[in-house]
Amino acid sequence: MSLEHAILGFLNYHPYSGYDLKKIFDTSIRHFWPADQSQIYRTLARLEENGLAEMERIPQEDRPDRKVYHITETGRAELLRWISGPPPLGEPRSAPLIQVFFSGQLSDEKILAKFEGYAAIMRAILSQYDQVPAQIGPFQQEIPSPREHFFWMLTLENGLANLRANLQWAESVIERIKSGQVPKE
Amino acid sequence: MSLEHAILGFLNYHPYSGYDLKKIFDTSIRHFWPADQSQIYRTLARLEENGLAEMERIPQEDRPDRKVYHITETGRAELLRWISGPPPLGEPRSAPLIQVFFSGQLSDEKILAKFEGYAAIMRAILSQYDQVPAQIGPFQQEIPSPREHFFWMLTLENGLANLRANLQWAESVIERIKSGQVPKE
DNA sequence: AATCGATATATGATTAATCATATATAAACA
DNA sequence: TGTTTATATATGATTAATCATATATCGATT
Repeated sequence: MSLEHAILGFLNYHPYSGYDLKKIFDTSIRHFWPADQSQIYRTLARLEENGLAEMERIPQEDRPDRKVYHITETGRAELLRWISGPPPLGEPRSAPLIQVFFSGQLSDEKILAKFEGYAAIMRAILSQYDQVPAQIGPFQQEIPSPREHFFWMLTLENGLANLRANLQWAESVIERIKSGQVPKE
Repeated sequence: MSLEHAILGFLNYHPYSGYDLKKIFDTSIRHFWPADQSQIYRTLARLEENGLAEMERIPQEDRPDRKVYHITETGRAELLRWISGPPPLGEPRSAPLIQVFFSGQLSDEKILAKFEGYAAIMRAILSQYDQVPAQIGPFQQEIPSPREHFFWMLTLENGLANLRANLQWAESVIERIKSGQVPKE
């Protein structure tokens, strides 16, 4: 359901094709909701079936017609209903924490390497975040009013806050490993 | 794949039935990897098919036989291989952030209510975390050696760190809304 | 000359996870 | 007396998401 509403959110700004939407996703909300190309197309078809969007076929020569989707009044109402509603919390899932849970099986050196690798990944992702705002460029005219831009930045802030929390956690674990605070048995 | 390895991790401590494992999941790693009962049973069957676990049928009267699963040498090797390997990072997914991204559509009052609701949920979950260590009771003899307990606590710490980061983020947004820092258009 | 990337949509196959429901009995509880 | 809880496993149906692949053409690069 989340992808449906994310697409409705963008169609509420402007009519787009599936191809457009894939690029928009990759340059805006990818950091908290990546979307597969095939899933976008299928979801657009479902939105049309359910009367939340309408398709306009734009003929082209030498390549497939563009199918541009417009949000309907029903779609706009559904979008607002959903945004106003309670936060759609999903179950938390972190496969790396499964590794951590069972890491007692490993030697202290391997555990240290594991957490240093984890910290390195967090730092690498953190450094990518700096570049994200620059990527919005291509869509600057269509999407972000100052108000919209504010909320977009809040999602980046949230991602950064979580990354920093994870990095600090990993660093504190590294310190404890180095100072011999991991029980031997 | 993650569930397979989590189950292998527990079977490596001790042989268990699917019924046992469901209770163990719910009192230990539920906060970062919840598992459905039916999925546990199907995954156990697959572990056996693949030679990573062996099933021992324990007859009972008046109720279904227990099917207790023992990890095999292959299973133990696979578990160690996986734990030693790179962190299995998944794509981040946060449906609440989709709401945030499109919240510019709402009035400032509704936005304030939304973030206050979000902060309230974070606080409620935080208070639940205090009780988690008490729930391990029933399995104290079988699972946690001091070393294992240390890593189990690390997963709790990580969950807490992320919750606090999210709560602080929500609180900082609330302050900005109250002090009129949200652009009007 | 051949490959690659951009434009554009589409479908088949598979996986992981969820939800609902089924069977069967005993003990405890209201 | 009837309901719930605990014990124990199992399957069918569905959803969301991923992966692979197909079609078709142009322009740019190697």
